[in-house]
Amino acid sequence: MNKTSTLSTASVGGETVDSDQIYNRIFDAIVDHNLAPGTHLKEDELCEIFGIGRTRMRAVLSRLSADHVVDLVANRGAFVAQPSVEEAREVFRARRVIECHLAERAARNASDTIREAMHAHLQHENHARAAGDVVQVIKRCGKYHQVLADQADSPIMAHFVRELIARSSLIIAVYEAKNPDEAELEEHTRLTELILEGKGAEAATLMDSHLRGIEGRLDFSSKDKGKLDLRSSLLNK
Amino acid sequence: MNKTSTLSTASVGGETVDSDQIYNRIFDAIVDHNLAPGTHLKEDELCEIFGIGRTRMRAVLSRLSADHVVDLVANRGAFVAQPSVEEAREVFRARRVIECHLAERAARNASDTIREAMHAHLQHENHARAAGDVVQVIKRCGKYHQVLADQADSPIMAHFVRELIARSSLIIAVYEAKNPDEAELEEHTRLTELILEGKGAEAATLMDSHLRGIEGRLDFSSKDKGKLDLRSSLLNK
DNA sequence: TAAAATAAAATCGTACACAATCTTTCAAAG
DNA sequence: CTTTGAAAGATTGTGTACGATTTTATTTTA
Repeated sequence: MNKTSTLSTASVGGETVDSDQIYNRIFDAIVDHNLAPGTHLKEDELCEIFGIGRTRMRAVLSRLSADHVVDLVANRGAFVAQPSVEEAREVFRARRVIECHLAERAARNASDTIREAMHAHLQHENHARAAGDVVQVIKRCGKYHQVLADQADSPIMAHFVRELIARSSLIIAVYEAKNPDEAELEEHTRLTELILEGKGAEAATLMDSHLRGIEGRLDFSSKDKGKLDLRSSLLNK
Repeated sequence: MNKTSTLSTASVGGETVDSDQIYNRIFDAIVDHNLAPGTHLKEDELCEIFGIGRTRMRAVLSRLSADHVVDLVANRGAFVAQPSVEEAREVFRARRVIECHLAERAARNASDTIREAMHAHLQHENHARAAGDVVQVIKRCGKYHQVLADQADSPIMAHFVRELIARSSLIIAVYEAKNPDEAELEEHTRLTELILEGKGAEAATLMDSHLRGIEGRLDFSSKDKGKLDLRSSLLNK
């Protein structure tokens, strides 16, 4: 009975490295804006950083590509995705459709489990806000939507939302919002209340305007950002 | 200027094989019920069939896994997915949310392009029905939903729908519908009319009941199906 | 000096070899 | 006859070598 027998665990010479961990590291680094859109993810460099062979790193990059957070270009390699304006609008359109539904659904199923999960998260959000940690606030705001989606008891749509949130994070990185998080926290708090009160229709409406607000604050003008060092972006636990 | 320079084209020894073609071949074989759920997709066997190395076949299987039509099991390999009952319900729930929205949206944007595409497809459907080709009818019915989704001008959601349709096909294979296509064609015709008349709300309602109908006709009792021969399932163009 | 051609370096694409793991077979014991 | 165990076979997991392609650097030429 070997419980460590996952698909992405390798044991070579006594040391074990989990591909899932590497995948999550890179995924999080992108979502958390530690890896700028357009950054060239060179295979050799990543292999050296994580201490694995190219075969496995390639599989990881392939997964990230399926998530649409990384672009694979023939004979040139992997790059952190740079969503176009049309893609940005599409992502938010899809989010409105799915997340409004999930908000309504969560409100219908409002249970103690949901109450706990969402209050716990809001505390984290407010804590980061109180500490003035802007970076942490941005991370938490993105995660709020994931927590909510996970509570709606619809794993497939929650999975879609996960991908859409990640792409949204890239969109925000490219078309930086003017005021990143002004009304954001307040709306999250209000939305949480509506859901816990079982007011599905109102929750859906607020989610819609909330998402439209985020999209509306985007600035669709060309900018370019300096790209960060791979090693320092990825290895700071 | 090499226009054939895609990510998945390899030229080895003069002959070129496209990974995308292989991916589509297997994907279609699964959706078209030429590859039964649970079938073990052995790497060596597939490599011999398509004449490529294991590295590339592995990448193809990885993509199919991301689409949820193939399950990758550690140290055991790839298998055609066998959706659980819960997964089946989830898939149809997600389809209702997304496809109802797309139907409504398509109705709002009803244009000549949509008219042509959908009429062309309905002709194919009816043609297959007239010819008594049951297999072809099933394929066309699945494709109707894809054509509709593609017309709604929402590529991301259309992509989600593509995956959900493929999974639905597997679900139908496992929990075989009692009367596979009785009312199906009629509803497609009626739905098309509503969309072309711009009646969005009614189109969404019909789509909802249509999908509930398909789900309702499923038979959730355990069955097992014999698995087909890989080579003959995949190589008949 | 600028443009074009060429050479060199970097990077990706693929196959393959060998290791790790799982499955099957078959014999021996209970 | 069933169960247990071990060995053989089959299959997947991973690193690495080599070829193909792209990019960068260098030289040549006008």
